[in-house]
Amino acid sequence: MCRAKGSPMRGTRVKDVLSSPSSGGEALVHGWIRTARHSKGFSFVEINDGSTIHNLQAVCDASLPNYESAIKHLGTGASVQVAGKVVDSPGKGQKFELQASSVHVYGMAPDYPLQKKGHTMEFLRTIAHLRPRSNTFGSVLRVRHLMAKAVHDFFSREGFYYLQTPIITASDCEGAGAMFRVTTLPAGQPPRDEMGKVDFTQDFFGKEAHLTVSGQLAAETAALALSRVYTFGPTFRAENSNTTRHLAEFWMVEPELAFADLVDDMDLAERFLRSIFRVVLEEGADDMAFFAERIDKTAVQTLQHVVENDFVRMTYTEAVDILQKSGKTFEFPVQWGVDLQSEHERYLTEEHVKRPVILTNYPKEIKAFYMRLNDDERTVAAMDVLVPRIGEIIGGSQREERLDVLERRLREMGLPIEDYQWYLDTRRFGTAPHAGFGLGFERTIQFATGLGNIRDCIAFPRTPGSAEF
RNA sequence: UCCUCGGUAGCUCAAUGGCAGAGCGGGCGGCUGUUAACCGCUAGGUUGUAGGUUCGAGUCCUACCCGGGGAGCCA
Repeated sequence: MCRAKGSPMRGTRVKDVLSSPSSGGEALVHGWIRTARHSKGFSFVEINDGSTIHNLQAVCDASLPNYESAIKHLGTGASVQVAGKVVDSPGKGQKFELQASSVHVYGMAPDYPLQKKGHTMEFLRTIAHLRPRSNTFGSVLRVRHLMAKAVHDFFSREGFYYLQTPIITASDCEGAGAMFRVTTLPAGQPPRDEMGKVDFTQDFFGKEAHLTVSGQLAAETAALALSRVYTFGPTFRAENSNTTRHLAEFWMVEPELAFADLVDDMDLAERFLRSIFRVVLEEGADDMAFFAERIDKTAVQTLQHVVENDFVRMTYTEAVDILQKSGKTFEFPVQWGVDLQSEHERYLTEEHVKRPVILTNYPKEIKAFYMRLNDDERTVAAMDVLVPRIGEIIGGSQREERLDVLERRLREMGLPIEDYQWYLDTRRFGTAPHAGFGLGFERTIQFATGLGNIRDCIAFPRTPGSAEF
């Protein structure tokens, strides 16, 4: 059947029907049945189309022509089109319902694996192709969208330009962990050089290539031209990490701003997080209420608390002091110079300050080469935003803009300076103080929703040993 | 990668070394306003895999596979 150009999208979204100002209108809705209750003379069929967590209850009378042949047999998972009148519901639990005048069944769902009862998140992961139809995952996907939109809105408002950095990188200078190789060489018998090593000059890019672990270095080059840029894209880590907080493929937001120092960076990070959480609370209220009801009772109040209160800022040195004087016995003792363990971060955020905390000025030995060396020559202008339960969701720094210091730091850390010439050029030609940070997008979703496992914060999670679907 | 817990029906889980079960879901029937509807009937199993101990193994032992949680690493 061919429709005229410019004719309206078929039907009304469930969300719009449920938020109608009044009953009385006609509506045509499409969706999937979440639950059906059949009585002798009629059926209640609850329809969800993903536009909201809520279902629209359609009342289907036995006088409908396909009642005996189809409607009576409808169960969870079936897809339908229902036309009817929007009426005030005499029952409890919903304001409006749809008095069906016609029901078209697109597809039945025999042996549908999703039940109307609760499923474990572990089981839902095994049917990742169907879990968008679950309440929890529908809410995750809607909140994820809201947050992505909020990211772009925030930076656009703040004068940042959205930059797309490469996913394939042929330089090995990103140095942020194990990388996935990208190659077209035959896996079994790759060409070898005289030394017997794989000859990457014959590979697709003429050299060894990998998937990006960060867009930061590329973002710096653009920030030193457009002043304020941000990236938002997929990022890959080949670490064998099996935790509730790690993915092999995740999304990262990386703003980079010129003529800025560490305080500007922290101010931006705090403003940014509070802004996107405010959007989730306001525009995702229904989904957040669901998370509070089913996933984490404190989900909404936690976010409100974050939105309404300033983050606590302290230096690494102060944090070490607090931990040492805490009276707590940690599995790993704290001493100045070592990186903080999970238990330390959790004590700081969950017990000591009970809200997000920004730690600054870490020892240079435990941070990356590009972070600006402080005047004490022992610490760098780094900042990590730690939140309760998750730990680090943002890592950032003021960047080292002084050419001589940057070259010295590269040498100290044993990195091949010749590979960084293009990066050093940004300091040779009109260098400028600048700063930036990276936000783990899924970790942020995990924090906002209260979900226990980051694998439930992305549609198709990739983890060691698992790339299904 | 290490530590730890687990794997029984489609799902969630019971079962002292001695007949493999329940609830939900599915199917069939009943019920004129349900809300994870309710009532009755019914089908549904290579107890993760491979060995071993034992008269007898879902249960004990060994190895492996898969999953959860914690740690490391990090965002």
